[in-house]
Amino acid sequence: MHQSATIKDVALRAGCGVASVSRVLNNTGSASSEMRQRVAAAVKELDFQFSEVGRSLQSSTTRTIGFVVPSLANPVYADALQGAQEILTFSGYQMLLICTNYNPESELSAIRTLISKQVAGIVLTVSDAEKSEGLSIIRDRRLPHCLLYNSAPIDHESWSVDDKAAAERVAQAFSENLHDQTGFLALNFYKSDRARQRYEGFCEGCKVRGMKKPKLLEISEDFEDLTYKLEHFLSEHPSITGIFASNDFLALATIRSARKLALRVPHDLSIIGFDGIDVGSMVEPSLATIVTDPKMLGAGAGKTVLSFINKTEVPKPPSAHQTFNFRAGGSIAHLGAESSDDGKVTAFPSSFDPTK
Amino acid sequence: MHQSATIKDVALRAGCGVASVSRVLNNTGSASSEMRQRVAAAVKELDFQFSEVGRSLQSSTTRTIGFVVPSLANPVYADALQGAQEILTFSGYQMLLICTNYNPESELSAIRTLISKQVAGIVLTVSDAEKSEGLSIIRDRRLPHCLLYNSAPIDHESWSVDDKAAAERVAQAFSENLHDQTGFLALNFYKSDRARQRYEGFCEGCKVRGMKKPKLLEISEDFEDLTYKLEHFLSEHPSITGIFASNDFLALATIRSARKLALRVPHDLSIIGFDGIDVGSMVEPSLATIVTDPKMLGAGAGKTVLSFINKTEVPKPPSAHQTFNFRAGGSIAHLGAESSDDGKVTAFPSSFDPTK
DNA sequence: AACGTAATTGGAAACGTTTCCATTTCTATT
DNA sequence: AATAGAAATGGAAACGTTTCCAATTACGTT
Repeated sequence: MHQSATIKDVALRAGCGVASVSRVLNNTGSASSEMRQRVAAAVKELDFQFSEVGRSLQSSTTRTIGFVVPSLANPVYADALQGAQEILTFSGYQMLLICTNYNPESELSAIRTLISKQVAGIVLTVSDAEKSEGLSIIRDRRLPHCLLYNSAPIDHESWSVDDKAAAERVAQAFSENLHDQTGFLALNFYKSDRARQRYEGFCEGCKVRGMKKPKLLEISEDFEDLTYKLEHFLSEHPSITGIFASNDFLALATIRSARKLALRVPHDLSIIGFDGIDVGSMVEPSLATIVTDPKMLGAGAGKTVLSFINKTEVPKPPSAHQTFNFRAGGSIAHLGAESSDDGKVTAFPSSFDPTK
Repeated sequence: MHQSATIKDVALRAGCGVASVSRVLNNTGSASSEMRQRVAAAVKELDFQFSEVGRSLQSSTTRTIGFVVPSLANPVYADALQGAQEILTFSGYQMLLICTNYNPESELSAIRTLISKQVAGIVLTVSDAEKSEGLSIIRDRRLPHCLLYNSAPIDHESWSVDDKAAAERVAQAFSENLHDQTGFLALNFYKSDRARQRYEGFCEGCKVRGMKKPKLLEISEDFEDLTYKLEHFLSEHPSITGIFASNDFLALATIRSARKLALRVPHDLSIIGFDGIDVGSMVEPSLATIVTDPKMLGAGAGKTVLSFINKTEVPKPPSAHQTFNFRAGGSIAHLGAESSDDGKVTAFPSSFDPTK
């Protein structure tokens, strides 16, 4: 076995025209049962399979959905893709995946590539949905598409966490535990409208509750310098009692850094994360965080694109407050009267797991 | 802007034949500078882009590499894909991704799909590389390919962790800490030759060192029943002092379950994981584990396929013992004379992080 | 000015499909 | 037995490219 047989080979073998082969194999048009048999036999003998390329050229569509996400190393996107993939597979579509590696400039070329490959639809996460040039191209071409983890500009569908609302919820949690001065920790703050939205929502939530404006701590690519930066940050703002990290990995890394600085979590410093990765509830103290459902979002975005393609009813994304949940955990302390004692009392016993 | 312009439209606009457009745009053959200008202008006006489908039909190849992996929810594969993706992007290739969701039956159809889409090469993880029908099809068609996380049958390239050697290293670690009776914990044991190889290597390593044969504890899909099963397992085999979990998530979940059963880790039960995910070194106690480098493996497999395609030198995969490292951690206890004291002494201080 | 050579150009075939349309072959009715 | 209508069939065009090849044009020599 070597080169692929084509429909011509099958026709030759079955002693008929290519049109008949096509009709038989696609079950379109009529064919005598004798013809069906001959074709089936030829297909089997030649191990024939249609070339999707030929089909695509003719039908000017592919059974492929393009995906543009920042990275696979971030489990949020990986999980979202997993959710989408399950939907696609079920509908007989494949996934053409391009990662931008958090480089906004490569978004446009990724989208152009997908278009030139004639994908049937696109699911994408961009760095700035309002200004994205790629997104306007998609819109102008009327390509079925859906945003993922971007709040939707007008005329676009999107499945996303409501970052602002979620961040406000974090502010509420800090407020309920009597924190006043907090910090916001982000990686690549300027590269992602998500981080900005979270900061915005957090600030607003703090303001509404009469807390001080959170201080911003931004770190670069690696976690390397976190301990160092955290130390400076805390000595510069000694009144900070809690930190909202823009994702759970950062939060866990912060806990580790705090430990290195001989700070007790949550007694000396409370931490709240974002995303709700599983390990957050396996560690000690368990991580207070915003729990999201990346798989659901990815699946939703996938379904949305498929429904555009099939012209079926477009699924409704969850409303803002259905996109996340606050999960309490041992990493946040209640700063009550007992805050001056030895730290034995925390708002949530460390074994408390509200998800069970 | 609506439908895509074709090369014919460009030719019309530039007042020349399609052949000239093709030549100019591909920089193949000759063309007057005046012609180049006209074509360039037409391309700009029409926002023309080649249809990769048309090109593929003509050239009978695509700039696409197919990937078949069990799941994106497992960060080992997600990270490997991330590594591969970086290589592909650099070489101007795209990634067509199919997940089997740990269902061996879907491997074959995934491979057939990729072939019918005319991918230029395939990177794949199968459930049983020796028996895989899909893999033989790929071989018979002489499709550039490389296995990932499978040990290579003859005639195949592969980038993989040496599971047996790594598992033996785990046995060594238990042995050095004077453990005698251990358990091996796996998820979906029967579905993956990787889990089986790890068990095999572990058993062998224990045998060589005069330890008892490890007891096998297999759990199903979810972690749900882990605590329950662990309790039964330990009461059935009360002499077990350590557990080798076949991945880090399982290991962390085991630590959590142990905690629920009021067992102290590592004092009452030592745990060693596999994979070396980052959070393992962020938690308390830090997780002793086999550290692997999924990104490197994915990148290697990607490079291998590309080198087959480009007929360049095929990169050498790392030798068995370069595919992993043992990382010490607080989750394993030394069962010396002091093992009967209050547990304050552990082999590795919990803040010890050998990777720094 | 005439010629030979090289550079430039466009027509057409080919890649593997689907589908329109015309032709041929049935089947049933008169 | 003739005929109408339905069913079955194959040829050919079209989808968007690349590339071979032949034809045209330009250029440098004599």
